Amino acid sequence: MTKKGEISYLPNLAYDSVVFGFSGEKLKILIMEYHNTGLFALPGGFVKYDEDLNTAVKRGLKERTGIEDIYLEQFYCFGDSKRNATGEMKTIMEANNLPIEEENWMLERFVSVAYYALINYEMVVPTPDELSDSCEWYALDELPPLIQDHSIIVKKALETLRLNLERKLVGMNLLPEKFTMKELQKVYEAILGEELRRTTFQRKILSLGILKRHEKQYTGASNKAPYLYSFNV
Amino acid sequence: MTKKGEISYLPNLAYDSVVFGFSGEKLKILIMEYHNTGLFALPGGFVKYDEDLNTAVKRGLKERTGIEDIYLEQFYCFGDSKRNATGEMKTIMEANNLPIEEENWMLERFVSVAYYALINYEMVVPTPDELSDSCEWYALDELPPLIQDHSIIVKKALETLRLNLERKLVGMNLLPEKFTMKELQKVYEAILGEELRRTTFQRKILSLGILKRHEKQYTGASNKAPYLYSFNV
DNA sequence: TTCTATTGTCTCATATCGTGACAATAATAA
DNA sequence: TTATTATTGTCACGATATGAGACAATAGAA
Repeated sequence: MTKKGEISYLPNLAYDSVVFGFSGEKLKILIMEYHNTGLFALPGGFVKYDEDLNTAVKRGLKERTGIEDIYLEQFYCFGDSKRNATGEMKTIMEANNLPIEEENWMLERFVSVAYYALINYEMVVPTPDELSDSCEWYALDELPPLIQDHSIIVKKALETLRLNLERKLVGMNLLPEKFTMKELQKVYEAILGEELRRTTFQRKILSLGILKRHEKQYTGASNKAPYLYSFNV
Repeated sequence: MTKKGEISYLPNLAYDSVVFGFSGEKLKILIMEYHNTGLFALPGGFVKYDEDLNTAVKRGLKERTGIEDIYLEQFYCFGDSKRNATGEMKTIMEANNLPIEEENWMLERFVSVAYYALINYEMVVPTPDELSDSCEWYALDELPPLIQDHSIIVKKALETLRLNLERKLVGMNLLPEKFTMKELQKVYEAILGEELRRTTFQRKILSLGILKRHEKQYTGASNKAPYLYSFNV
């Protein structure tokens, strides 16, 4: 049992989260920047001794995003013995004037359980923690270099999201309640990283029978107005 | 850092493994039975302080099966805080005359990373560990009741295996080097839990172009002899 | 030689997917 | 009012994949 401040956490165990949001054009994720270091990392945290792992992740994500009920998928546990022995954490502690004893718990080995989250981009208020001065959206193709094995974690998160795209209701969690067919298609294209054919996509999605059609959306553009849809679940 | 005997392990972290083998008819998994308790569990173990998680699982599985290079897939990390607070471990320790202090490490909370393995049924020599008097194959539909959340782990392992069936070369790891089309079909049927159409299955598998055809297999049966195949990878 | 069970392959109807065409629209311009 | 333009909803056609049955080619036994 490891003491950190007043609370006891499970030792040597952490979680990291890849929080996906969709800006309307690009898929983005939340990245933290640590004070005075130029070091970037995924939002993560620790598990209290009497806390479920899933609960811990939800708790941490609520602090970073302000959202209570977040769609979460655990996708891998990273357990290489040297994965966080890369020196960056020492730099971060120095920059934050934290004491660096040889046995400081933050410098120990950590096994990390990785989750990805899907959230409605507009509903998020990115909030840094004590060690960081920012928590911001970055497009997947414009990520800064990340500490430790976090780039690998992001890569695996995206791979898993792609594999799950057909089996889970991904669009529902990245879009607002009502959306147009084009918006849904943009989400699929951003995740798959390839363009899709409009007619094929529309036919396929509609044939699933999971969409409910609503009123039209008049945007002021001089062309036919698209229908709005919502998920029927 | 937790001392167990002479060696130091990561505290509060374990792994459990669902080892699949194919008997020719049914899908089976390895189950351990603890001394004098009638309690059954998945093979599992702990991670040394300086050991990669994947290495630890390979090491443990080599001890249970005798096989060096095992096909492994990590599929979930089980982290509920009460998952191993079910009292069974205390019974096992009493039956083995181990001291039960209040703070015994075996009774603490454990987060467990679960793996499934695919192995050639015939090559395994199931070997119990110190706490168990057997390590044996059980058909999936004839499993004994398992301790803690191990039944849930098995269920999730099978679900994952089914999902991975099309994307990974599952058959290669459950069958001997050479096999008939019928044997391969039986593997697929055992995993999916449903019967498949012979002609459709054969056409589909052959169209993948991953099989190499060898000589015929004459078994003495009074009918056309099937070809033997091997994976082309 | 005949018979039986199994295997390899083919055919045909059906379903699904890639591709393009086209009419219906919402606002603007004439 | 009437063209114009960009976008959307839907259909049509061929190509490809899948479900389901048919049938000839065996290997051994009767």
